[in-house]
Amino acid sequence: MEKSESAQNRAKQALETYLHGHGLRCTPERFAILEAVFNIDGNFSPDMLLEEMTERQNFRVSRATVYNNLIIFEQAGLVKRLLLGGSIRFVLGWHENCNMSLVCTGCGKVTDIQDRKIDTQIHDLKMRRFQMTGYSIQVFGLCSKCSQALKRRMKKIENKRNK
Amino acid sequence: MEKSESAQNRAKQALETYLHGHGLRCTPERFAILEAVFNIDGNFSPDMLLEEMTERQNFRVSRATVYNNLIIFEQAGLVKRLLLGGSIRFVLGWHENCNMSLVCTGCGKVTDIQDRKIDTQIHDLKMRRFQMTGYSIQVFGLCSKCSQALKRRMKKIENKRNK
DNA sequence: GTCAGTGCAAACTTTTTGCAACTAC
DNA sequence: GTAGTTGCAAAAAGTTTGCACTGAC
Repeated sequence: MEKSESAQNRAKQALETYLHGHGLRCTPERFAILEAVFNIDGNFSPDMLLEEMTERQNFRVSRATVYNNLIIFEQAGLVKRLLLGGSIRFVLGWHENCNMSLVCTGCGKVTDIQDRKIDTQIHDLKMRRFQMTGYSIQVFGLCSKCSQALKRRMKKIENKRNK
Repeated sequence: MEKSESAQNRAKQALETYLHGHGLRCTPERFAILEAVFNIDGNFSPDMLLEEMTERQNFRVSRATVYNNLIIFEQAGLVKRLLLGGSIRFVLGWHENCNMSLVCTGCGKVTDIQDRKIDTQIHDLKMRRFQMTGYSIQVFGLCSKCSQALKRRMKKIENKRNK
């Protein structure tokens, strides 16, 4: 998903719609948290989100409010909860039609992509004794930045050895 | 994967091989923990594993040892760490060539399956700017037991209504 | 005005750490 | 004998809860 200004606006819209639709209130905290989610690059823990808000955005919220609203955002499909490197992380991701996440094991950045073929294939799986309701695919690897950084580091080591 | 006696023996073998190959020691605790993993049905938390051991198997281990060894088991590919219902759970699963897990959202049981087509498809993905190293697929749904239980429950409600 | 939402601090759960004692090799 | 391992208890990290107060509707 592109993380442009309009994507952020659309997310805001989506949140508003979700809140109204579920009898929940549009509080400034909720929109500030959403903004912080957009300002963080890659994945984050509730604590990191809190830090982003208080230190960089200068918006004070309580820890409990962050936790509460991450659950709401998750149910609204605005963020996803992932297991990354052994601990739970959240990532921005509110495209319902995205079925696959590319997870960079270097920097933790998560990009959602779509692949109709794989989606079809999974829906066509003939699973005896199992009634599917959904699925989630995570592809692990290195993004271009981290991949290049690794190459540079390797080259340096190589050069040192040859001296 | 079938959870027969022989599967357990093979897992034990695999653990032994892994430990030897990595300069780690074969302690009684390690094998007792592996046994407990087999005795638990479905997924478990470190705490549940500890309870299983101390209460049912009557084998005392420290919490720290359970945590340490779950990490080793994970690296050895004997167990998998999953995000289930918002919290981290482990499941037995040591088939390296299994690329997909069926996760029952009713009872938490996890079954690994293979699908060469999907595996090929993912490896063939043309991902610009991303160097894949691995992937993980989780298919959520209801196993036959839970599915039937749900049906029965629904029928009961239906019957009550019609009275 | 009402009640959902918030802040705060305390409680609780989960995981990690440091160190002495132990034991597999 | 020598490390790798364990148990234990304390600390740290992560999450939930209860309650009084606030503010969105």
